[in-house]
Amino acid sequence: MTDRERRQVGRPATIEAPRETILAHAASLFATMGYENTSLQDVARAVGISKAAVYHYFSTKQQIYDEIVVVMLQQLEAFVRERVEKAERSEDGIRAFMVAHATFMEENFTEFVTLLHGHGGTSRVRSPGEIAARDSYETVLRTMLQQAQDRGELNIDNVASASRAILSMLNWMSRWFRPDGERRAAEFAEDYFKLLYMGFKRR
Amino acid sequence: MTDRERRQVGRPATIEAPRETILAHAASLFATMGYENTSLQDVARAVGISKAAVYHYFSTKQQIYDEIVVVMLQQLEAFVRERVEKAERSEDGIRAFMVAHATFMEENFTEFVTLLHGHGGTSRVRSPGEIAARDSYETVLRTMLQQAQDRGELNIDNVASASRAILSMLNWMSRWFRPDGERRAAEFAEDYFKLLYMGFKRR
DNA sequence: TTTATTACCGGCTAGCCGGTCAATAATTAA
DNA sequence: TTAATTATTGACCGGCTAGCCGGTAATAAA
Repeated sequence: MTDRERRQVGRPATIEAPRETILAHAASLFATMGYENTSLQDVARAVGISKAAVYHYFSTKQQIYDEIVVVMLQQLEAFVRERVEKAERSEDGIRAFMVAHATFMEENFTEFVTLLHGHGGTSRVRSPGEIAARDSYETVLRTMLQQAQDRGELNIDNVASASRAILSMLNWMSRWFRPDGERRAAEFAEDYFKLLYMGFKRR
Repeated sequence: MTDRERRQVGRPATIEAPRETILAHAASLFATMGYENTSLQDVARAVGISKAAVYHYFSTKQQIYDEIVVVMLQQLEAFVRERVEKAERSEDGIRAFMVAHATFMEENFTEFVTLLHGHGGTSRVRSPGEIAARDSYETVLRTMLQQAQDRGELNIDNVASASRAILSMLNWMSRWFRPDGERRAAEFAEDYFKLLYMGFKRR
């Protein structure tokens, strides 16, 4: 083994799509260990590069987190919008929203958990980009519910409350759902929809 | 100023109910900053004692967290059980459960947030006591729903799903609810109940 | 061929954190 | 009065972390 091989410095371990690779590994670690319990050393080790290399692509740890969140929110909205627009009846639109949200969550599980439960505590500062992306996404559901009510197609007298209820059920899924379990996330979403659509009341 | 006054060591700042005081301040900090971003120095400063004094009453940081969680879960169950048992009709029981849960959350907000969102990440080790307390609490709701269905008083064909749905909505409240806002948590819980009871479907 | 740029590395540092400990003061028991 | 117990402190330690820096190798541009 030559000295050059042993003390390799410079450009030995170039990986392709470094930013995306780093983000994916970071999301996985953030999701399981939590943001605060994940060091950039951990991230670097998972990717197979040095910590300094991580800093070559990102300037702070927070920036890595923010990028995961915003990218996920934007992809989520695009994914859901596409499926919602195909629906004709109001109830199909709502069902499509719930199923699409759950499906996306399952397909991007670690990033999604990072998005919702990455940090502990409530005082996290949300970046402007994150706030905008969140609002934009929630508006998709809210306008759908409002239209259904305005057209008299569904019985939704409290749109804000219904919207919150739907998102709450879906968001909390990321707390107990396990991708390696028997049932798909979409199935649980279907159950939730049926529940909300039919109601408890006996007829 | 004598030397004795300046370098006071020993027993100068005794507080009453030290354990409870420490737990309350710790819960408040855990809830806002997150468990990992709260140092025991922070806790000690909030209480007005030294960090070493905290270690006189608790042996690890984790122990403080665990105690907050278990105590809250037990008090929650007692609080909710008392109110649920008064209900006669099945739907009143469910409504009582939801309203009581929300009310308890509001009255013990910081501890509750700590319970649900204190840690980041999913790999937190739940203590045996916490698991038992959680199971016990969820059983209250599940048996209530099962009875309503068995007696044919309500239309709940998927008890597991309905139980998850209810707890999801209530648990997620601790993410967006603010105790200093206009509406009480119980009002939101009432809205949710109405939604689940009536359903979206037009009649 | 020289120069500039990009991709990476090892090593460092200032600072914080959980936890320990010996010392001291107040309180209680003997 | 004395001894034991309990409450509390400041000082300290080992370990870890985010971020920085000086340097090096490969590539691209001039």
